[in-house]
Amino acid sequence: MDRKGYSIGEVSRATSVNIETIRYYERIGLMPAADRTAGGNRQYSDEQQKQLSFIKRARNLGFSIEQIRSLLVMADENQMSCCQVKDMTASHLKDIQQKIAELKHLEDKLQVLHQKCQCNEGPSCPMIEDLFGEG
Amino acid sequence: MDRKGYSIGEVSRATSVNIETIRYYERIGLMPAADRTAGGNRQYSDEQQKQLSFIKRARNLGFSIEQIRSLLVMADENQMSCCQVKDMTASHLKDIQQKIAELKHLEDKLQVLHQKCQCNEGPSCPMIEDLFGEG
DNA sequence: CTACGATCTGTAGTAACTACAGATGCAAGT
DNA sequence: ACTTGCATCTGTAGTTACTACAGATCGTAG
Repeated sequence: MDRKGYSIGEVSRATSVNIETIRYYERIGLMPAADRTAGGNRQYSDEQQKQLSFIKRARNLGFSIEQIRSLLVMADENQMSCCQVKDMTASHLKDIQQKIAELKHLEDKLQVLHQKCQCNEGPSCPMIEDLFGEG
Repeated sequence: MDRKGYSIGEVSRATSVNIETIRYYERIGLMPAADRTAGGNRQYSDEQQKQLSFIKRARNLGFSIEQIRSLLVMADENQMSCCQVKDMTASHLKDIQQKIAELKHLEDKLQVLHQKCQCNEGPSCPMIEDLFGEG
């Protein structure tokens, strides 16, 4: 391992991050500017591929780009600030739990409306009426 | 009621839809173009305020703009196509249920990571290590 | 040396708004 | 009539996290 460098296509396949997305991450500074071949194509090291994997995994956990930016800084500090990481995880967890609660509430309401809807019975629709009604 | 017309500020307060959002809805054709005063200010009828309420409620149920566009067409047809409405609700419900499932999965993973993180114990962080690790 | 796929840059589009800037409208007070 | 001052106006750009081009090069196998 640690052969010269990987092309963007190789890291893309290895990390399952879309090529356009990799370039996007570079543009917004989430990934460092890649080295270039004589002709101008990007070249990546193992190190950089690891960072991209990190980003991918964090995204899969639902962290935002800005949160990941912070995580990368924390990971880079000599003393990894585990406390901060834990705090951020807790806060993110809370967001997700709230989102779940909201969606469940929504699910309930929709289920009620859906069950009221009796297909093929007269011209009126309880769903539409409900949405148009006052109150 | 049915006085001449309401200003955009009035309907905004009445429906809890932001003024800029109302103009946005007009721009994208979700709301019909409003009448104007001599000076060019928008004027709304009760009818239009009702439509905006409808939109607001549907948005609160998580329907997309495009879905609401369809709902409005359905509501406007002489024969309200209750079947179609029901179908759309069902499909939307399925989306939401899937979203909930995904978020729950995510919640589990985050909770595990969060519990592993022992604040104030050595320089390493299991969260970061987990994200950087291979596999 | 030629083909052909891989990459390149730069820009625009997506969803559903929000946030200005800079110019008017409108209604109340003097 | 005139001024003050909030409400609205238009038009454009920013938000989030990408994706989708177009049109031009790079790199490599034959």
